[in-house]
Amino acid sequence: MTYQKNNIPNCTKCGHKIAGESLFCCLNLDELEEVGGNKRNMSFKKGQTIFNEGNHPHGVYCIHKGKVKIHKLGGEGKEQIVRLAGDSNIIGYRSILSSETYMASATALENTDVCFIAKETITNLIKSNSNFSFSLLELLSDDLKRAEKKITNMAQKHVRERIAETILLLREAYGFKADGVSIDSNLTRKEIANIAGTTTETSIRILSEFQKDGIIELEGKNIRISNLKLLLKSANVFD
Amino acid sequence: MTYQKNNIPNCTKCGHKIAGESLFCCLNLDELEEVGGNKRNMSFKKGQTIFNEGNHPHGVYCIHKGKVKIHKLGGEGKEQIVRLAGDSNIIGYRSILSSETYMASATALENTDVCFIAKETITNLIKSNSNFSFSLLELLSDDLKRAEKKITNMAQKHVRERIAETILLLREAYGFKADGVSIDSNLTRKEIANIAGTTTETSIRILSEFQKDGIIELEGKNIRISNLKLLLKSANVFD
DNA sequence: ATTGTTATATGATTCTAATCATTTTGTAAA
DNA sequence: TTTACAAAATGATTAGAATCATATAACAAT
Repeated sequence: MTYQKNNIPNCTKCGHKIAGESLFCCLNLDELEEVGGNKRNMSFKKGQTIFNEGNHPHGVYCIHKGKVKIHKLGGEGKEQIVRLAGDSNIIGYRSILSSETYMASATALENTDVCFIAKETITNLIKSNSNFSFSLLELLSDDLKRAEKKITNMAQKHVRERIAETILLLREAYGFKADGVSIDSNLTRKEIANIAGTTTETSIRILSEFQKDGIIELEGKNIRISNLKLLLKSANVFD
Repeated sequence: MTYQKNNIPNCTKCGHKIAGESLFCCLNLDELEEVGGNKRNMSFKKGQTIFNEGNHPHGVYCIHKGKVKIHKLGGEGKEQIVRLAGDSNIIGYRSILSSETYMASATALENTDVCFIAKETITNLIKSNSNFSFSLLELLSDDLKRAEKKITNMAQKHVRERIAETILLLREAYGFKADGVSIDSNLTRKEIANIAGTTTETSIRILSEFQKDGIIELEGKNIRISNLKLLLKSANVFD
């Protein structure tokens, strides 16, 4: 049994349309009821930790509204941001699939509302609904593809190219603000560096360079793309 | 229904004990029969391509005996090795789960025997056996964990540490030869560089350094670990 | 408003690793 | 065995980015 696009059932507890989110789009009404009845609403203020590297996972988090960074600690205690998540993304699923502690932390980049869905609910869905399994497999597959692409970039590209790619990643993950050109994120230069794999100073310098070159415009944490073609060229991406 | 450890059924077509391989360990006899009946044996000589980045996938490959590198092309045409696979590993599953072309190529590092299992067989198993889905999810999850760890290392570690890590990776992936200290792989210095994300010259130099420092012994492509403790220290790994 | 703290900016210097150049060794083919 | 080609080794030079050092701006807390 399925549902009409214009009649997506609301979650019984909070009213968020979880069915609209990619991972849950294949559930039938009973299953939606089950998920909806068991989820828990949570809110995190900017800077708060949603889950922590090394801790034991008890479920997944669906981001209803907000922005989250997934980050790991490197050898010298330096942060590496490995993924960015936003509205309707699901985080924390990797760790519940292998029976391990979180391999990364999740921190809210702005005030963020999430729904917590217990591990058992997810494993029950995998057992009962193979379409759900397919969705999860696709999600992981896509993450892995991106990760292996990033490994290649980290290994072969210069910092300038990686910073350009980071701007493109931000655009892809969070899109634009109302003006249609400002990227809808407010990361610090340090966080941009921690995505691109460089130092804060270098990220500051290269962002200024991009501004001088007419590629972007900076205003505090706001980044406007003024010449996408040049930005793509700077990132050295063709695909 | 399950089977006894000492009575793993052989594949009907080739006699390889596919049931002994992690991914297929949860299948019942009927399913094993189904998989066994539909798989195809293939052999690849050293240097031959098993599948190619950009091509359409039609199934997965189980490595019965041999060694395979999974590699991507970077911007300037430079190879980046993203994974290593050996006996009883399965390759090519990522691309059939998202409906995409291969994002990497697979090349035999030595003469390699594989079983090809068609996409339909895999998707049928996902549909019918949730334990199989769990196995696949675990596999992907583990790959993703490693990939994100590698991103962090590429971003934060020096080449010397990355080369040390590469030696440890080879040990993990392929183990030791009969002598118990020589790593059972015969990668070129260039391939080692393409795993570690550096140039051939640098990988040569650093391997020599390690030898001078009494960490490893080199003899052609053979690498013996003479001081594991120092090697671990050079890699700067604690976990 | 004042203070403390974090983020941004920029210059100077150092260092790691890439690049370039050449030689030697090893290996496969004729 | 000779020839050819790829792999390994090593030195010299350059370039990219990290590190170190301050200065200023933005922001939060009291």
